[in-house]
Amino acid sequence: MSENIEKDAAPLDFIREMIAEDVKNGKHGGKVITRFPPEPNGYLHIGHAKALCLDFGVAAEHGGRCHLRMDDTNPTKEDMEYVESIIKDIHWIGWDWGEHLYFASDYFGQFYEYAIELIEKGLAFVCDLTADEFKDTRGSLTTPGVESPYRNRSVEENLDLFKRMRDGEFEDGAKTLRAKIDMSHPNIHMRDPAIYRIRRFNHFRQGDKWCIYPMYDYAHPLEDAIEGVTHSLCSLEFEIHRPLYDWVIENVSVESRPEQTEFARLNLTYTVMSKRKLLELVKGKYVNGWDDPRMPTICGLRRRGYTPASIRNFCTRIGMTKVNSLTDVALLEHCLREDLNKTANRVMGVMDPLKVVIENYPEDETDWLDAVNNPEDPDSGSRKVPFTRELYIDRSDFMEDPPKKYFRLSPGREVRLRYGYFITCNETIKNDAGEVVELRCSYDPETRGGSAPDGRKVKGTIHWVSVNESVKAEVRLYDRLFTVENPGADGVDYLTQLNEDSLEVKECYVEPSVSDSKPGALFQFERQGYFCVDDDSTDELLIFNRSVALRDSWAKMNK
RNA sequence: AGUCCCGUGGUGUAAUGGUAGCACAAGUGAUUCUGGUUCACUUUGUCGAGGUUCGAAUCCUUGCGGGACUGCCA
Repeated sequence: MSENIEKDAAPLDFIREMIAEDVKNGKHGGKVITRFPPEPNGYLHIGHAKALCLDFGVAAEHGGRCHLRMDDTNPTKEDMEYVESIIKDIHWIGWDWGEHLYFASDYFGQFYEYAIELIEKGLAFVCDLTADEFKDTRGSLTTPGVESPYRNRSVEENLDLFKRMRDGEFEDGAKTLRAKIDMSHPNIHMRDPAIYRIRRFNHFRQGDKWCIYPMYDYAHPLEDAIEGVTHSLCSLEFEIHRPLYDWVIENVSVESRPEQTEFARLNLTYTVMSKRKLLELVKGKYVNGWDDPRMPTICGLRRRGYTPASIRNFCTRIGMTKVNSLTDVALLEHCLREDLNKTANRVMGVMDPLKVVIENYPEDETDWLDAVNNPEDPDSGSRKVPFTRELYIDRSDFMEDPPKKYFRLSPGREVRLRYGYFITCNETIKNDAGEVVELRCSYDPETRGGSAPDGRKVKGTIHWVSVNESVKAEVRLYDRLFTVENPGADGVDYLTQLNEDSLEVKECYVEPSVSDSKPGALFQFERQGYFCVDDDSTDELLIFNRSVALRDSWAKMNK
């Protein structure tokens, strides 16, 4: 793993530069401790990959460490299923946190003690305002807020009330603990924000131990401080929360001084990245679970044939800035093609079969021909492909009336069957409807293996399988998840678009060697222009990576 | 409207006062037993206006544009 990660070493971005500077200056004792803090309320997606590759990557680059921390402070949305998936997906991408797996909920006791400290310092108070009243008195973006009538309760009263909040004496929402800062602060988050709310809900790890739960703005800086995190990296929307983050660190007796730095989150063209919307797709059964290959989740990408290396590489190439950007999904696909071209074994397959009969080839003979597994990897070896009198080729590889620059089979023309023989089309057989249903061809026995001793060349090389010796496989064709112009925008009807044509089931014929493949094995289908993966969850089925199709120049020529 | 953040080819990013570079995308050509890969080449950019300076993408002023913030979510 370390080899790969070294290979992926990211260029210097503003965060890496800042951290390098801190290390140089001996800030935080010259240490780099980061954390990746997902809330376990959904599966990780490619956007999380960007964040976690930074968190784990930058720590590794400085010999520091990165903690995996479940930010489980809101019991109503969280679940162990998500915890497990997060752990699995990060490991799969190739990062490890050693023993440093933490849960924010394990700090609930400490959070409580620190809250008491704030109350004792006169920096927090119990407020009886309802949510609506709170909202009404908070002011607006342009007008200051009004101080709560409960703001000046005595320390003793606050202490007593807060204890009784914890002991379950009050109803949900009846009271909050608020930080006492400044109701006229231009930053709304500093206007006496709530730091504890009463919420009776069974926490997936703490059960009913607590009925009060800390808010993110209060809990997060403490989590970082407790763990000794030096650099707390998060996305841009938390930028405006930073003054509160710093306020908590300054006013509570924690030793470490973590610092928050923000970067822009990933947006991808055609891709819905919102956890809320992805959850909607799963719950509404628009997709077959979080790992549906149409999902931009890590596990969805995995089933779609994405490799860990390709995802890490993508994350280093998109860079790290504070600019709101929209990255072309073509870059992600490029990163995968780049990896797969080097590593994926090739195999021949026919999606839309057209029968070819080699008239001068004996009926009961089978010739096992050598085929190279991966021309770009000398160590990948070779396999045997059966050649018989009756073959299938792809319908798109034959044209009765070929336009100029069509290199493949047509009446009277000679082409190469890859790793096989040169064949010439002598006759087309049609059905009553006038459709071509069979080709009568002849082969040149001298061209076994695919080259002619007389040195003559053919323009086209096509793929083929034996009628009798091939394997029939069901194939699911997946499109990109969404083809919406502005997937991030509200009101975009992405659900309908998903149902229309993002999934197509077909049958195809493939070489017999495919049936020996292991689930999860990756192939590049010869000449077909697709990568595919042997699905590890549905046995025997193949998924084609339509979105990772090799460039289809022929289709473009016809446009 | 207020506070904060951000503006570099079509897209994503380098250049931290000194030749605007890289990648993706697009295009042209060559090679090729995958119309893939590979290789070569080409097109396209510093948001506008002032200022400081020998010199500005970079510093200053200002305009314009984009984003975040008005959960007892994270």
